[in-house]
Amino acid sequence: MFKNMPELPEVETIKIQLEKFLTGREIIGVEVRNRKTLADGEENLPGGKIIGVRRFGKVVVIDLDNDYSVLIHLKLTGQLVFQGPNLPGKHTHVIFDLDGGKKLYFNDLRKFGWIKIVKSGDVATESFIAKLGPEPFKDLTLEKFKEILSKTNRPIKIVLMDQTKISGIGNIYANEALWLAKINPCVPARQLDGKTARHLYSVILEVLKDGLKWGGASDQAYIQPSGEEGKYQEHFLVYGRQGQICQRCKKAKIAKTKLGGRGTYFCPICQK
DNA sequence: CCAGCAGCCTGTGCGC
DNA sequence: TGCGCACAGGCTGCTG
Repeated sequence: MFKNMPELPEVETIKIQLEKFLTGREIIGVEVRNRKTLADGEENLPGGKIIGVRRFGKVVVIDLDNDYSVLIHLKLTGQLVFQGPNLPGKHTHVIFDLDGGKKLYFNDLRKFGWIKIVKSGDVATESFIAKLGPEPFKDLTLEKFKEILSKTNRPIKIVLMDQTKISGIGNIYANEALWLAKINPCVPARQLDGKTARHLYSVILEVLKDGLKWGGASDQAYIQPSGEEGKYQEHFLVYGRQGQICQRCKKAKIAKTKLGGRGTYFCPICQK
């Protein structure tokens, strides 16, 4: 199953590695094999020297010295691989040719991911990035978090995954955080009391940090630019564990339901 | 304002 | 063994 998608820890891992591999390198040329990958259908990508890599939520930004930046969203199955073996492959849609014969491959089985070129000065106001909510570890303070929850009656899990409310959390980490905090995914956000919200806040930072520590979660879709797999999937406590006994109460079986169209896993006893 | 859902896409895993 | 089909899911855009 290709069920995992790059979320904050995965994209941060990608960002850190790309920074190391790409900074200072020249983009000699770009081969576009699937034009639909380019969000605006740009034909000529603007070469230049790579001066840095940034991350906004789940978006990777590669900054060039010619005042252009390359925005990349991997969505569900996108990969950025530096110098991989057996590449390009069937799912390689864009190839960045770098100096020294090096290459950066953009692969995406489901073709949901996109690449967009904008002026570096316009990155912050680009439509997707401008709408992103506060970033965990940066501007998402506990106060801000409580304020976000207090303003809506939508299920807490939907709110956590809403990129305009908080950026970077996807289905895996939302499920894991709610299990750790013993909160039912369907509870309206506004109903969480101060203590519970505070607990959830610290648990969110904890799971994201943990994901990053293990280099992200790999199923088959996600791999790091180095070609390595993440290891976080070996540490899932609730995600994908439907039918298995809850690790905490040792009584209930993990249930699976759908919330906002997404697979939702929880312990019916622990998460009231 | 919000909720719900189709659409995008393709490998997987089920039923028959 | 193989065919057909439902399913997964981040995000957009449409409708109610």
